[in-house]
Amino acid sequence: MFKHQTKYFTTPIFYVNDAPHIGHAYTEVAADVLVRWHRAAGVDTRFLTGTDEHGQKILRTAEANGASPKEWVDRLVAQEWRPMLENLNIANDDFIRTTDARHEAGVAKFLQRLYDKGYIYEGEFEALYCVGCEEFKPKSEIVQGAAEFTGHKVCAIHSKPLELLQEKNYFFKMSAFQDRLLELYERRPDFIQPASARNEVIAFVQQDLTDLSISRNTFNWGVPIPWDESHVTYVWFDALLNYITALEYSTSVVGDEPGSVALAKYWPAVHIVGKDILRFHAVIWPAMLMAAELAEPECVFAHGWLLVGGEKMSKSKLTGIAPHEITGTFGVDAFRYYFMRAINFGQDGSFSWEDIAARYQAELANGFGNLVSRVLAMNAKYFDAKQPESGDLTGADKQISELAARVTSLANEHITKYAIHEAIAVVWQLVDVLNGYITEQEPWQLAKDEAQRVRLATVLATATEGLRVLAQLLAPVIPEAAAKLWRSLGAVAVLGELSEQNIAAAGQWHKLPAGTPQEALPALFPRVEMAAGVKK
RNA sequence: GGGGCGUUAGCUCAGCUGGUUAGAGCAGAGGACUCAUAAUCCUUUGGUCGCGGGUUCAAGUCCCGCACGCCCUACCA
Repeated sequence: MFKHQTKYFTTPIFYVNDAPHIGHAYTEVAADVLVRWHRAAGVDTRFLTGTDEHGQKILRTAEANGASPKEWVDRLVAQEWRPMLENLNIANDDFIRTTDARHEAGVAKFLQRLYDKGYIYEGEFEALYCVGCEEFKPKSEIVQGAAEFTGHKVCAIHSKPLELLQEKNYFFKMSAFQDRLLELYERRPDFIQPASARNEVIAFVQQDLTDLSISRNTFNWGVPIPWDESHVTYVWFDALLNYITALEYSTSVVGDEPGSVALAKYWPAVHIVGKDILRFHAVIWPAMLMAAELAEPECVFAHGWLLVGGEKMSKSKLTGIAPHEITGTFGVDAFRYYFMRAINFGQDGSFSWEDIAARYQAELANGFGNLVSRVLAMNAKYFDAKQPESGDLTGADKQISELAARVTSLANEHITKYAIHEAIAVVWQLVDVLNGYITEQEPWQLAKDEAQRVRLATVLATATEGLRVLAQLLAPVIPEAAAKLWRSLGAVAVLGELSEQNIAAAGQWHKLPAGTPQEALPALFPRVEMAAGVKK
């Protein structure tokens, strides 16, 4: 089921100048769910995220705020980005900053290597440059300015005047890798996922690649080019390298150089990215790795956009939403659950306050939360808050245990294909069926007849085992609620910490010994007054 | 201009290599029950599968064209 011994997941590093919004949070949560699941399946899994801190745009905003660039990025990392990860319960192993010494050393080493191999050359470059985009603009994105910018050429995205830059630049010979890239896409159909993303990339690469300008010399906030310190590295070229510099690339084994084993152990990675930056990850990055004779990524998975009112969420249209707006109302687990469940991972998905409110109530509060409440309440009422001792299983009971096993197997299978939404949907079958099972078995009726004592115990033992399975299977998605449930079931004492459980074996039955004391548990997903959220 | 993706019940979406009366969840309607977060369970209303052709014994599911939406890319200028 999980074939790899090790797994390395990454998300893009955040451009610190941006304000965190639910798009960033979505990427992190998705990667985090995959990571937690793989870890729980016994795979040695590494999870990296971090921040992208170089470039002219950051330099300028720092200056505008009267700070040095380093002071500025330090502040944003500490006040915006790390808190976002903490708030979302992201369990990353590492947090790399492109201003880290280990990163800058790795970038320098990588550049020197490509230079020595002849993949970098000096050239002249003259083009219109947009500071906002951090890039030279293709003609398609250059438009005539309006209003105060009439007569100027402006960027189609930022509507601000472009600057004509003439530079001596260093170029990366990306064009040399066109055939090898196409061969890679052909040989490994899963390299770019989903298939729609793969199609786009192939079409793009078939149209001929141009070499990439990878240095700037008009400002100095960046990683110096090792052989020409009057230049700094282009921010994207710098940023992509974080995926290996975090694995101690600067001291690792490449060719015949001795060093760290982190790279050898974890590389190549599964890159989870938004589809807007797919090309950087599926074209430029593999070409860079080929040039350096490093393995290409295991996979580049492009997820979709969050649509608000049918349009891509954006700050400029005031549809940008900060994660804490949602977590503040519904909680972190609900945030994680909602985006993972409601959106097909890999496709665009609609977000609305009405939708999250409806799903919170129907699925988390009434479905799962209430299931937990009713089972624990009956255990407390009829069995003194202890795990009941199961008698012989009837057909109905066996259906539950069999479903638990089947659901465990299917969910794990879906995760290996990164189909997070499918995995959750499958697990949720157990939630729904358990609610039906309890209603049909009517334990409250059994309780009225002393002769049915064993049957009552069997029903509640079965339902409680079901909760135990759910705690394990849902732990990657809703870690806080799952941990509370695990503790409440008394499972910590008899089975150990939830994080130590093997998720691939969650479906095994009769794990909770009879008599295990349980603890009362307040509602996991209490009803939320929607008014405030819906009006928003 | 070239290309990609999408268009299925009020809403959000499933429908793999074409094959029984097109599905789910939510919302709506009716009923049952009381362990539980006025929760749960059962039943049920609801669709010309964007439009028009074609292939086939048979098409939501393949082919062609068109419309609309989003995206990538190019160019005229």
